[in-house]
Amino acid sequence: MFYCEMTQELSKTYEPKDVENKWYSFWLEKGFFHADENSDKKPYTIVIPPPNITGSLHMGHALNNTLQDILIRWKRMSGYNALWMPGTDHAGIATQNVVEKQLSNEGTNRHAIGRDKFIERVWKWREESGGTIIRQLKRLGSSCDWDRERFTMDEGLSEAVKEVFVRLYNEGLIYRDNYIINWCPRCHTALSDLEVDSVDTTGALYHIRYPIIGSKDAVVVATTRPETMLGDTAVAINPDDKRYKNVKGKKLFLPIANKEIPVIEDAVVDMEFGTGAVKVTPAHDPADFEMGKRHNLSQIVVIDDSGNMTAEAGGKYKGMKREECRKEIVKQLEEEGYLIKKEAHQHAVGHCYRCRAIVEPLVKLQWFVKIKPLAEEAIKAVEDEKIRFIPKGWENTYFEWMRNIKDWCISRQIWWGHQIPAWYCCDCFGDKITIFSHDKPSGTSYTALRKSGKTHEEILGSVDRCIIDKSVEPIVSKGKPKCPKCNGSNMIQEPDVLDTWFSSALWPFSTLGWPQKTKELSAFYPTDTLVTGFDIIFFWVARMIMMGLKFMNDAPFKDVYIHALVRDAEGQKMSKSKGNVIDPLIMIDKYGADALRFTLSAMASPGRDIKLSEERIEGYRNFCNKLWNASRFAMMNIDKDFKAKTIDSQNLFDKWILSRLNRLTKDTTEALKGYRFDEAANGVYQFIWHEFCDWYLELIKPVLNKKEDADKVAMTQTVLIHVLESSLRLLHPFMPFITEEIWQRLPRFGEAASISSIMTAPFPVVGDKLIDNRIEDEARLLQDAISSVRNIRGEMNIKPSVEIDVLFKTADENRADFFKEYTDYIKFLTRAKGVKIGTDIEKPKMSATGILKDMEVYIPIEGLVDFAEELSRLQKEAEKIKKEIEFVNKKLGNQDFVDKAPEAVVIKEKEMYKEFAEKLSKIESGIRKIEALKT
RNA sequence: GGGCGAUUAGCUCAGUGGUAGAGCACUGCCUUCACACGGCAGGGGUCGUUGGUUCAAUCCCAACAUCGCCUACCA
Repeated sequence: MFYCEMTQELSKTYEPKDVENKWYSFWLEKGFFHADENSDKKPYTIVIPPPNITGSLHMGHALNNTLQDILIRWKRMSGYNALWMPGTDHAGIATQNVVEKQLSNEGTNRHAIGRDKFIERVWKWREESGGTIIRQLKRLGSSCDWDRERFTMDEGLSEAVKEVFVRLYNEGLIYRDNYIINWCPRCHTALSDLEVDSVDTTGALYHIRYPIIGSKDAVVVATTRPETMLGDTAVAINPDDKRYKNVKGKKLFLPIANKEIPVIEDAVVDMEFGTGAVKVTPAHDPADFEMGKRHNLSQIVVIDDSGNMTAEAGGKYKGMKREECRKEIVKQLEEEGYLIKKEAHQHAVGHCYRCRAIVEPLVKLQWFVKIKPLAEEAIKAVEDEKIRFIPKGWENTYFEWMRNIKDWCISRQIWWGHQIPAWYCCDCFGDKITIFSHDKPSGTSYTALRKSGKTHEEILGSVDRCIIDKSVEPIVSKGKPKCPKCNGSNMIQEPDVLDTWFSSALWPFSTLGWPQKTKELSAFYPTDTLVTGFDIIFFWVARMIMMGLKFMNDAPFKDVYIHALVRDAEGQKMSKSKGNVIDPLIMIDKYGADALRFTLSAMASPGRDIKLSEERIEGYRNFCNKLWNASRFAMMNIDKDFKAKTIDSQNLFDKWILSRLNRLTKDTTEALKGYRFDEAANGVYQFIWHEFCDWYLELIKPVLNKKEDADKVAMTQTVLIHVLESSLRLLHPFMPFITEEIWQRLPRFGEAASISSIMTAPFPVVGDKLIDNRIEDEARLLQDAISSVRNIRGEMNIKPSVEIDVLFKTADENRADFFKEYTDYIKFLTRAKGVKIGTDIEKPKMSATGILKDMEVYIPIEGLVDFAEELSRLQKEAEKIKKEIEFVNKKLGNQDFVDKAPEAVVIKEKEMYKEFAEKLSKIESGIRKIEALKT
């Protein structure tokens, strides 16, 4: 065999850089990531939360994808047909903004180049830059089925979008209406409620006098947005508000605008807030919009699409920015004596989640999904536990939102995205279709343009934006239809595109080929687990559930694992502007992907954010190195012609490590089943470092060095390799690279001989018979004895180079015989020159004493240390024991405890008392002996 | 305003109705033939505060405090 020669080449430290690319390419070449839709194996599917093509890998992605990869690799090794479906999201607004910025740098803009050219530019950008995050996911080791990679703007996925839109429309679940929506005056598009970030802001509450017509009195309204008063059409009071009893039915004078508005009564008005009187601006406030509808108020639009004041706002203010207008209005109110006061006021201000501009509520004709019927099913699916949230607490968040859900505004006034498959007949409704072209931004009706001699195609070619009146009937169809009225084909397609989340809502089935009836779909849908952050439960998870239930008649996944947010070491959200970002790619370069992955999984305890620090990653890099060196040791100690034996070792420590390994296998599997990535990772870490390395490797050194018993050596080597190899397989989902690197160098026997990669090797299965409590207890006795000797050495500063004698006095012969068997081990691990064991051991006059259960340890210290040191050590020990005795005594002295506590607990306490008491008396006798010697 | 979560060793976090655990950091000793990205040993906590339930509370309950997050038509 050749691996022993290779061993010589193993460097003393693990170098991830050399290893990671090599194995990732190997896995790809072998097609190990690919899931076969024709496989008979049980499927296990995860769809990736598609990252934005504009994005680059941050720690959140790193965590999210590490966890998915752990699940997928674990399931794949466990014999499942594991599919991890990857892809990216076209991120409408974000991507459009990126490309628009590019154009702006080139001194042009999308309106100048036109819609078609612009879309071409976006695709071009996508070809060049959209793959960044995918490459980065590969660096992390993600074992996605890249052959199946999808993009939300793919042809197939676009087909799914159209299909869904048409079907929802035909069922009346999509409609087009005028409604007050969130408008971003910078992106120039509508946003859904979710796409608005509320930011707590200290603003001002202005108290303004609105004089009562025919009276000297006035009603004082309180508002944070005085500039909207130009669009006021009423003042509302609560019908129960006694303060305003006398103004009911009166008219008020609206300052500046110089007109009369009515007082209306509406129960929604909060008497406690402000003055209890609210100015009502139906065109610019969601609450006022609703009120306006209830009271038949007109909508006066005073703010335009760019956030500037309109002509309706009045001559002086026309064209002014809304912020500037506010200042001017306040100034004028002050001058004219209408401003009563201005007070500081905390309130939430909506910002565009893509560009941070302050959102303006505007009334616009938009497309909506009637969401209640879909939400009801989605709520039921979680209530009926068809879908499980982990941790369970998130179900409440989900229910809360779903039960108060409002219709979803799905139309966006941008160009990059799925254009809504709705059409309008230009021949029937040409006069109600207003075309805005780049060179004629004021807008002309379609009919007028035709009359001016332009052809239909010429008009469509010049459209920059258009307004289609609400009265124009849309024809919703996947392809361009003919007009059912006039049979004409001069159609104009709805210019708006769909919310990006509309297409990502279909991701679990659209990526598998829906609406085609594909093999993939029947093989892999419904998927098993969705792994994501809580920040997109509403955006994405809830909507996937609704769409999955609606179109597949089945929930899109069974488990939703919600992981934490990754923050910096101070608990701050990582952001570029704060400069506290820990870049996962830099960490991978520095410490290796395995170290980063392991850090994230070990810290992924449920329900708590991860405060990441670089030291932590360094620590797990050290773990990689530890594993590396343990493996080097193993390989150095294997014969060139090593042949594995059948494992039936009679050696205590072999049996011990096998028992521990199997316990670990059981615990790790349980932890993974429960999505306890932290417990799984920590368990493997603990085992490899503190049991396998600290104890087992040390314990077998005396065996391996004693070459005479070849059978024994071969058995130990077999166990050694077996345990190492199994540990590697347990660890592989967490640390794919280093485990493969080591695994490939190990001699393989049995079934493993024919397997070409650890990632296709079976995940260890627990052998319950090998878990042996008695063996573990026996090993523990020896370990405790060895630790006790080492403790004395350490405490008394006996240097490792000084060889000592160790004496064990046991309570009975059995124990003595048992210990005698392991003299060599004890010698080696305590660096002793002689070990004596027996029931009749006399304590040497000048010796240090260690007290164990049913056993005492003596180390002659004559000439090594002075008595004072040993005396103070024993006294310290005695103090400790006394405290414990006091504690137990208090309990046992309590009659209620003895009467009411379970018997087993009482017995345990009594035994403890006995043990402590014995220990104390031994220590005290030791103290007396030393004191006697001193005098 | 409503909801949720957190508060445990210097730091970051596990955890359990029956005398508190890990990693890092810290202290001492050690260049012992896998590993100084290491070994051995050690120090360190009235488990946020106050009540209650219980034989027993860090854990269950209630209030409070501090911090964080989500959500909302307080204009």
